[in-house]
Amino acid sequence: MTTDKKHQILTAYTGLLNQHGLKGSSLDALAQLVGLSKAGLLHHFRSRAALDAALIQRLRELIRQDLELMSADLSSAVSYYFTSSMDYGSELEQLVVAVNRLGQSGNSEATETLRWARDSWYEVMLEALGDPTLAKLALLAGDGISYHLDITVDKDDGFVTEETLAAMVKAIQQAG
Amino acid sequence: MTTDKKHQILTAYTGLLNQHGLKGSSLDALAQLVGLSKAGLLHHFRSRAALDAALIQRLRELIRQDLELMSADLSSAVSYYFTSSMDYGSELEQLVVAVNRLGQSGNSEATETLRWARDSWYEVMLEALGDPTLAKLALLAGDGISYHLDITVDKDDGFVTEETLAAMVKAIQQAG
DNA sequence: GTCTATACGGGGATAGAC
DNA sequence: GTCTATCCCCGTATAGAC
Repeated sequence: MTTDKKHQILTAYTGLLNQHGLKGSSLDALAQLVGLSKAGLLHHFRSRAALDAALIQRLRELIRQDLELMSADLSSAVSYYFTSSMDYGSELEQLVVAVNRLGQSGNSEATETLRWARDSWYEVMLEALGDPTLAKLALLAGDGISYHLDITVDKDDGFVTEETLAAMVKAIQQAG
Repeated sequence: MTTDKKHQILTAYTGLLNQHGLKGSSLDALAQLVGLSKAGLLHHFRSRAALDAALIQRLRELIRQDLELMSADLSSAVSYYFTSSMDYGSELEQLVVAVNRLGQSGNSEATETLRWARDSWYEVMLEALGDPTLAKLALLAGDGISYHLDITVDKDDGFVTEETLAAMVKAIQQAG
């Protein structure tokens, strides 16, 4: 039990938002998930707003790390971005979805963070591909993959496989 | 005032879901938007579940129409799909987003409908492009455009312009 | 068809004991 | 740090008058 309690709560909250959306992510439900009462939970985060803010900050951290990784090897940047987008179980991908849910319900800090993320990823894509059209195409396709996770029950209905992914990367790189 | 009241309510509900998500789309808010009391609203739709079901049915209708249009001219199918995805003001695009919100909160009929839509659009894409990889790339990029509407405040922050769109269509068609 | 009034449960948050 | 108890608001739905 070396895990910090706050981190544990944020992880559980992320999972709730992914599976049930904002409406299904009540403090009651979250408290139960981490084995606390509602008041016990609110001891760690003063309010729901504080919880949301912390989640968004956590996402910003992970994105900064991700940008470094992606920039480190530009030749595999596209492949990396696609693969990451499909890695729905990763903390980063789950956080993106979770924060997206907050944005959809009117949290402007959430939408601003996601816009910043998009612009940052695009910069790397542009460096990697050298062409704005292809860079945007790659970015949008990756985001389309994330979007598709919304509509599949078991998160893997075979529409996009790893082979599909590899073939798409090849198609984009050859178009350059 | 030839517009049917039920249709008017569904349109307003769609707008609410787009702008404020499910949590912000209460019956109170909807009733106020269409100039009714809550009870008056519930006279037209027995419950929230009935409202959701009607919304999903409306989407299915519009998708069927859209598939016919798209299939009618395969040479412009990709361009048509991209342009439609960016036409955030259209009833179809708004409904897709609205029903997506329902799916995110656990409505399985919503996710099933969206999956059916994806598969149907993919069929046409495949016919139009003749290659599974390019067809999926095109479909995902179009969906990425929809996804991006989530994170832009004024729905048009210049990341994807009509010129970008046209250039992407060209890139995909040349790759074939 | 539309209203007011009301019942009922759930969600966020605080007080105070342990 | 965590609990129980409580408060108040909001959301869904129904009853019954007009």
